Amino acid sequence: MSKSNGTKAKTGRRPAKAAAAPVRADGGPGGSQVSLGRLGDFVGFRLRRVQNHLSRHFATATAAEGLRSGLFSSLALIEANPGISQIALSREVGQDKSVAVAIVDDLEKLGWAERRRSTTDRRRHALYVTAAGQAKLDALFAVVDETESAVLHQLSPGEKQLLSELLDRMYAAIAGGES
Amino acid sequence: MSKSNGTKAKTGRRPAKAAAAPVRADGGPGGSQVSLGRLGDFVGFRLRRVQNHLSRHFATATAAEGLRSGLFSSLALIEANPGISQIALSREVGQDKSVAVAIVDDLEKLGWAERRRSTTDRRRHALYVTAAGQAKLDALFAVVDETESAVLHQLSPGEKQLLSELLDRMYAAIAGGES
DNA sequence: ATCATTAGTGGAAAAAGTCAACTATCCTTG
DNA sequence: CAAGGATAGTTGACTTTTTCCACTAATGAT
Repeated sequence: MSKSNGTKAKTGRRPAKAAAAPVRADGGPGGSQVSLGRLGDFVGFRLRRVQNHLSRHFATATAAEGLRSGLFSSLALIEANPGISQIALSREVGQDKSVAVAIVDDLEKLGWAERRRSTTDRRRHALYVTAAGQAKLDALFAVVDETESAVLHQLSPGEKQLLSELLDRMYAAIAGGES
Repeated sequence: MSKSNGTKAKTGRRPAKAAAAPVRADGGPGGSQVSLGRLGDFVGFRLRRVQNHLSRHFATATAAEGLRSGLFSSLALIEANPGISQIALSREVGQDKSVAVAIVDDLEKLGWAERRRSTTDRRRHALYVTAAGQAKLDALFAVVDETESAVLHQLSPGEKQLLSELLDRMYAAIAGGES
């Protein structure tokens, strides 16, 4: 996934030809000096930047497992809500129900979760996390924790708390404002 | 694998999150009552929820235009950095350069941006926003503004400011911690 | 029993992301 | 100034994700 360049980090310096534009094309990730313009006025953009990095970091750290996106959060939600139905799960993750089915297929194949026919409603498959799934969840949560810590280390505990609270308030506006 | 559970996992099982708001997932007003469990302990999850809604809302609002993803931010970056090269643009958006080419193709087809051969370096295509592109950007930024306002309305001006600052600090940790 | 509704499933189609060539141009160095 | 390496742009093939839609099975209401 890295650059297909065999030679790297060479950063060939060219003699800075007094460019009229304030744009320097060179520079690695984060080192670019590109203006954000109006984009920088929106929190959504900042949100996206940070979240993008977090999810990418998590994906990289768990790439060896070959987990499909959404699998981790689905497993975590099953753990938090034993016996949840696949449709409720899909609603929660915000994906199509067919995606939830595929994820649960993977989860069963991995032995981390299992379907059990509901006794009261035989249409439903009640979902449960297995012991192996519990163990894996611990490991995955550890990765998330580590990923976040690297970024949240800049914030004081009070600031972390405040950040969570603000985000919750924003989300509450979303969840409550729909019909 | 690695079922060595003799050591106590200190990363798991902390039931208390002490958040100001009860950690409940969405499901709409009075809808499903799904617990988030450990997921609720992480700001990354809250970040994702909110950001997910924002981008989805923006996509819905601009669906009529049939804009490919990344087109808007690319156009905004061209506006903010007149004469930027396609490669610098791709680096900024975090995508492959071939994607940037495709986006600029669309942009030219729509008449919102144009390529001009750089006079100093004839390999490069300097990118500029057209008058029509400016107008479209205004409209698109208005959509973003409206999308955000609906969510940020819950926050006081001071809180918005603080939120941006916290996110910036987090992003600075990301950008500075590499290379 | 009939009909509308919901849970679950599979598969096709569209979109998005990834990779590898290949050309043209530039820069460096001998 | 010629040679070799590096950079900008472009194209096309390919893989992975998302999204949508049809279809079955079970439930509930009339």
